[in-house]
Amino acid sequence: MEQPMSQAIENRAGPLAMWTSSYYSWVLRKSFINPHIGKVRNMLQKVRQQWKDLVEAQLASYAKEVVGEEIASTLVPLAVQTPPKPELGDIAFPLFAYAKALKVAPPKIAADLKTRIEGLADRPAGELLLAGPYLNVKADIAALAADLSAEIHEKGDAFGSNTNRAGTKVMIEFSCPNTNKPLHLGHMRNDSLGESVSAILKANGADVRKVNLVNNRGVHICKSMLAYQKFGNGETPESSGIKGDHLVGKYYVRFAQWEKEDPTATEQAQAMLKKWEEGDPEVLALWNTMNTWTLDGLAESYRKMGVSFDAYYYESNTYKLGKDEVLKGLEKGVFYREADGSVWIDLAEIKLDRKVLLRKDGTSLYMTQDLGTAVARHNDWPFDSLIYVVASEQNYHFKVLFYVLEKLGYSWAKNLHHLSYGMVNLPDGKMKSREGTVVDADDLVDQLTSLAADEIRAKERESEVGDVDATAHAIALAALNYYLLQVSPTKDMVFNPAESISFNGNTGPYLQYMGARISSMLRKYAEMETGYASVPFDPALLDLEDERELIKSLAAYPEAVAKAGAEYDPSIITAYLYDLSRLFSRWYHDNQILKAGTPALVKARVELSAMVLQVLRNAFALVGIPYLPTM
RNA sequence: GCGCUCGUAGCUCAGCUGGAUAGAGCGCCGGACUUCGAAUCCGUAGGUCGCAGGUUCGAAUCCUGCCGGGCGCACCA
Repeated sequence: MEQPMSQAIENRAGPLAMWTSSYYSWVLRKSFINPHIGKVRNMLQKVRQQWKDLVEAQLASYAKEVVGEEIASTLVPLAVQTPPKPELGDIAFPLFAYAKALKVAPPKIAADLKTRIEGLADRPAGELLLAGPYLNVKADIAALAADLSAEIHEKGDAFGSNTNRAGTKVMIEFSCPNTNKPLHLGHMRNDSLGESVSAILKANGADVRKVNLVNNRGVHICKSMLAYQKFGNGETPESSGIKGDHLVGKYYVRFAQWEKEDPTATEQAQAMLKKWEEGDPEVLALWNTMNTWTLDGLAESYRKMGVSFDAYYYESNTYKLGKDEVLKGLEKGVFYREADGSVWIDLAEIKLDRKVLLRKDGTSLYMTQDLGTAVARHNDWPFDSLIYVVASEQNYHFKVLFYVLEKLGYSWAKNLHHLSYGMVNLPDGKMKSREGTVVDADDLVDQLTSLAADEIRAKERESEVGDVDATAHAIALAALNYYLLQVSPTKDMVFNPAESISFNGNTGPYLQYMGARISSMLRKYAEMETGYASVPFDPALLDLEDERELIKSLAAYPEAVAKAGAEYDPSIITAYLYDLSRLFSRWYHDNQILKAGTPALVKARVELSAMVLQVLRNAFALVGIPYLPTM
């Protein structure tokens, strides 16, 4: 049966489109959350906790008074929430849940608690507000701002980082390209996720090792080799001026054409694979040459995309691995052998059928290789956990892989995680190589870079920006990474080319622009007459509603980092960034900073702006947005 | 068929360990640049949160069923 190119064997970035996560990965994700999370509290959480403890204690004694006996232990724990609108306060305690037990209407409970707490001599700074069935607290933001300022100055680039995963070694596998064609949009989501999650885990204290598993062998690789042999006429990247990966990709496509004319094409490719496995010098030489072309091309693409790895693994070295593991399992009795010699595992325990682990001729399969590769990697670098960034169509594969490793008795098997992500579709549907709708990674970056350069020229900012190309490239990366990371990983997403090239609205360049504006303003401040150095920072002056919101948002950044780390989800950071930027943008638009009324006010607002810039930069680093002082 | 997964405004997405009128961006319409960068800001219109039940004082959020989309169910990778 004819196999369309789009369904040909694909690498781990998935076919041209990729999919979505499963209950399984959810379970793993949950179980994988580091137990230390929760011990580290940021300032905002501290304030919330203080108030919660206080309100909870008062609620208990109030309940005792009303009911006439001790019932605190029967009450549901107090919920802490954030009011939907700033004017309602900063912390909210809904009291619905206590109406039944106390036989008192929630608004009255709220009012009574307010009176009690206000009667206390010793209570945290802040103001209590009544809002129907809610008891709300308007926190002491000035104190928060003072703490925040001190901490951001002290920690700088490290502000927001935590030690949740300190002392743990995390290996993360991503990208995993085939060496028969260039990178496309599907890889880009994979690469963005891999890079971002790596940065996020580092910010959570982990020792991270990024690895790439290059799929450089197999019948699909032989296809491009064969087509090149037949139609290549000795063409090289140098002679043709075509980037190596694109040149090899050209022959992969050429094979597909030829295959339609010559029904023996696939057979010939298989024969070539056999020769490769036998070590045929001529085949190996061609394989080496073409692989080098592709790998050189891919290296350039990675550089262009800001992607890098600490180690490369090649399937040509690993494809035979795993056989020993399967035989070990057979001895242990966790696997069984069929009459024909093939080895299987029974998956009834995880409510699946059964899976073959070794062919009847004793050779390895995809699963076998992955078993061996995991063990080999743990020997290379004894990780505490290993994350596979692989499209969700392989959910089943990883579910089985992790189960098998656990059955083999590896203690680290329970810390394997499949970071499963959904496919990237185009507005018209899936990308299909046959229909030429594949979005090429190099083209996309180049196109975005050139559009950004046009924009810089249109705004006549060339001289201020200096290196237009470098700046345009940084803008392109921001646009791409942000676009790809703002969607929750598990979901399929639509890549709209027209939208992706927009630099306005909820985009990476918008965020960069906020950074550039603050940076520009701070440069002006530095040039202003001296004298501000002696003006003390008075956080009490930051009492506008927008300022309170900004301060709370800044204080919430460490929480976002911890959550993104616990859930392997960069979209938490992108959402945070947009929220912070929008707050800043509005405040900046409505208020003067450098020309504020008094030196003390200038100082306070400059300080707030500087804090925003620092946090923006820290968050940028986690989601692949280059910081630009000017753009 | 079985399994997994997704279904929120015209489009792209947030919100989902249950809570106060469901939020953004794009697009539409209308405002704001002699003033710290307008790649900006503000406003109007636009929603039976796929449908139906259930649990609950309270459901976009949890449970069940159904409908619709995607993916997977190879001795391929």
